[in-house]
Amino acid sequence: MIGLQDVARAAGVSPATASRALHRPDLVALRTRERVEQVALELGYRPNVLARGLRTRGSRTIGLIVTDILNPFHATLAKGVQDAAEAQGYTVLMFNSDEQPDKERRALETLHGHLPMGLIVVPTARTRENLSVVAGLPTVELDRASGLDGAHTVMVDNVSGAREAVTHLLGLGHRRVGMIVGQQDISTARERLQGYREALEAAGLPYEDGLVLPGDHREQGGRLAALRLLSGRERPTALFVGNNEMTVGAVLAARELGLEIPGDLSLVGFDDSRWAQTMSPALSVVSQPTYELGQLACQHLLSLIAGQGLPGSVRLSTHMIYRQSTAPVAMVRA
Amino acid sequence: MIGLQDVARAAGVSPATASRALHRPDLVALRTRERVEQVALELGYRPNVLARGLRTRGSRTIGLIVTDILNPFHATLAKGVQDAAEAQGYTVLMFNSDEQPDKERRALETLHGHLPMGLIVVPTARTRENLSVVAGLPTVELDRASGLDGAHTVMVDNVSGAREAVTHLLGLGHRRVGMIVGQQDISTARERLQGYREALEAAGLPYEDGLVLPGDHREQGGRLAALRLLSGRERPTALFVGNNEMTVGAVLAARELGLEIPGDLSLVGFDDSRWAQTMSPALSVVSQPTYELGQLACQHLLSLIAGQGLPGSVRLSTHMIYRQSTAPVAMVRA
DNA sequence: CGCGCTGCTGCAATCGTTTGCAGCAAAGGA
DNA sequence: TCCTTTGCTGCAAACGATTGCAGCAGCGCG
Repeated sequence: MIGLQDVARAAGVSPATASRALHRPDLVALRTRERVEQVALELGYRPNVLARGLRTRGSRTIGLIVTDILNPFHATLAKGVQDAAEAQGYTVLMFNSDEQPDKERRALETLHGHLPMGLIVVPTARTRENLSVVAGLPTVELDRASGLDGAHTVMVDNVSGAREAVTHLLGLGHRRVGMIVGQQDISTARERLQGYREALEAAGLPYEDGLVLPGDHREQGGRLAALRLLSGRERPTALFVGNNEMTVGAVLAARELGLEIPGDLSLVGFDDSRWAQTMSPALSVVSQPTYELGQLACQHLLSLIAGQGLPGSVRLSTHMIYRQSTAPVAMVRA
Repeated sequence: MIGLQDVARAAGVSPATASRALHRPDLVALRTRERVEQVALELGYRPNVLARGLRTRGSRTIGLIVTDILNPFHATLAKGVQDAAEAQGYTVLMFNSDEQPDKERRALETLHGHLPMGLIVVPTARTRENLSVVAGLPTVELDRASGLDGAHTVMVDNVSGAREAVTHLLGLGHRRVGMIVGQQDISTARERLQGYREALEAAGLPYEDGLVLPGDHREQGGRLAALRLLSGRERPTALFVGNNEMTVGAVLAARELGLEIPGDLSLVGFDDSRWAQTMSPALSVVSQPTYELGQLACQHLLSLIAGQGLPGSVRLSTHMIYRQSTAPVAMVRA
């Protein structure tokens, strides 16, 4: 490892001057500075982030905790965050909570030891408590809100996204519209349910408990919920599913039951994806500006770190993509 | 931040003893050790990784560079690596090269400053040169080989995987079997092409240049190559595609040209995925033990770090999954 | 010529841990 | 009783960078 010492010696200056030459250019004579820069380049000097971080208590590192990197939605968030961070010379330490609060806590503890300058987290059900591990650290919550007040959040307008999807289904004449909803301790799940209710209400339809079944955010949960919902006596003619993984499960369930989409069942999912586009019929979805969400969260965090007061929360809007998985209800019974 | 100093003071010992109490238990009296541990727990002491890393030149951190985190294959590799690393108390610093050699180089430079103890890399075309940035660092190459000799690699048996796929197509009576192949400066692409040739040869068929078109590993490249290949006068009746993203492109191209799968065209892809399962007809693929690949690479690296000499390279085998995208050739012209 | 100022540089302390070395007390052996 | 060994602990020096402070030229001005 070639250190600042070596550069200094080779340039015939003290380490102090070498250090200043490299990142406080105004404090050092032009000639000296050029010599140091030259030597540093030749020797391939790379500052030791550990030493620097130790001294300055700032490592140009930020933490990122997502709940499931295997979910393309989260992978895309992560890419957005990483690209934005790299553009500003920050390194990101990424962790997976797998939706488990204690994995999240362990990640926070590990992260804490790395003295990061900030944190971006997709909250789990216990994030509010867990965040005490890194108390005082600039933090941005991504995609969901932990409920901590004063928190900075970057999210999507889930209520109106869901409302739009359900309104679309109602507009096609469907009267029995089911929903598979995520766990209610997650803010997105609550908000999407809220959008569902608002759409019903606007159409003057009553909210029926039996039409709304909870899933666990994963494929299996979606499949089981859909099986139950669709094999009842009076099954819904349309279904709105509250997240991407559960939507896969719902599609699988429909196939198992021999239901044609959209002939026997209209389906809308939340969040677009590769498979939603390639399956047939292609799936209508509420799509999210996922990559931008990640980017924005990172930019938000970085300006927070820089000490600039920013608005506490950002909402991006979704937009419906109409494909072939929905059809007028009239055709169903025909 | 609560440091070792604080723990030491609260326990009435020197920092030196506190340090030893926590991770060299044999060197300190039982009573002292218990007291220190107790206090450390109460105060919520977390060692400062930066300081420790600085002192010991070992940060319990490893680097991971994948070429595209948005590709579920790589996301799965990453998860495998992370889980294995976490199980042994290591933190992983992840980077994206986006298949670009200079992004890879920058990642390596950044990584180098963090004094990692090892590196897992999915090589690009220039990895052999780039690795000089971290010369001397224990390194495992994942999924592909950079060509560096003496390198440790964890890969899949691409040749036999491809051979099996093509043999399957030939067994269905296809005589004009096309292939969309990756860039030849990537080892997996070369090996899969090799498997294709071996299968043809075993069947006594000649290798035709015109049936093999290169793609760029991404959806667009696959689509363009497939369009060209499938709109020729004597189009192939079966197609083997050398990676997952390009396979999406091939499916899209077939749809654009109005070709039915498997009626007009039999299709086999390399690497399984969510959309391959849900599209219809479901896609036959050569599937890889992706997660295990990542895990293994990490375990391999960790034992390398621990100084245990291990065999230089590991090959896991693939297996074919037969779904509905292939059919006997007889039916095509019928 | 002397004084103060400006512009540049170096000294040395510091960040939080780890670790070689030495000190010291208790225990054991002669 | 005295010496050696053993077992535990603390002192202080690292690791590599940053930075407050002070020193030292050279310059302009009176």
